[in-house]
Amino acid sequence: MRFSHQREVIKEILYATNSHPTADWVFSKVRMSIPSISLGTVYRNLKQLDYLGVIKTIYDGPITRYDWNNEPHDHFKCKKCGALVDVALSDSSIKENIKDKFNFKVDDVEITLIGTCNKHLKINK
Amino acid sequence: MRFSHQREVIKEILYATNSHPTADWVFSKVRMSIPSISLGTVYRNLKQLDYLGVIKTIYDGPITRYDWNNEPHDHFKCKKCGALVDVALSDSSIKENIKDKFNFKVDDVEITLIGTCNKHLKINK
DNA sequence: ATATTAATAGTAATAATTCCTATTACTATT
DNA sequence: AATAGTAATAGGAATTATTACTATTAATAT
Repeated sequence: MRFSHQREVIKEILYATNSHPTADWVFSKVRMSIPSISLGTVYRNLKQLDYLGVIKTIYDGPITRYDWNNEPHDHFKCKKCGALVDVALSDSSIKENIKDKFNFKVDDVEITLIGTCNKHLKINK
Repeated sequence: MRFSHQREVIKEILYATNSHPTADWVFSKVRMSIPSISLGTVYRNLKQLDYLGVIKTIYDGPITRYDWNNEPHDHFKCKKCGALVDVALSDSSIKENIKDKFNFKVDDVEITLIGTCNKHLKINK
């Protein structure tokens, strides 16, 4: 795969946010520095970056998002505001336990916590 | 909400399969008994059945599927054939453990196992 | 039985994503 | 440095999934 300025910019934009943006959001951002870029190029490169393991595609219900954080981690989804936040299950043995419970060959365990984020709580812990 | 023959048939079709069908699959099935039904009716009723808690909408990557099994359970996704299979994490304390680990108010823990299903193994356990 | 009005069929509209093709621009080789 | 080969892009058309709109149909209360 040869060098592409567009792909570099898309990658930089993703790595500069924790907000798990959609393709459209990335598109509007890249346009600021490359006004001529097309949405197809954004989609194509996001797919390639995912294929390269540089980013990770995440499916937030029916919404497709992109995450620079390609380390194994999980997500917390807020029912109220829709925010999707990275979380780390400190005890990774949880996943190993789950893996062992099945006859299937389990490579990965994806966990999403659903709830309400601190923003909506009157009193924080 | 008043009675609708269409909704009843949609419900029966869902309850007769374990395959987590898409709206389109349901549409093609209902057509066999109600040829005049429209796709919009299928979508509307699937949404209502979900709202009533009679079925559950599940997001399998970018694909929206419907599941009659509204009991808490999780899924196994096969990388090879794309099959999505219901699984029960027998030890429900796993989820409680996870809930306790976070400051957020966690209502639910969704777990998806990713791997290869038995169909593709030369020798089964 | 009839009136009321929610639900439907059929179609148009929207949104997200992929596909297609002529043009552009990397890169290896002179 | 110029050129040839070809991968990547821009722009737009096409596709797919889903929702919205509206005239008609049918469930239910009276």
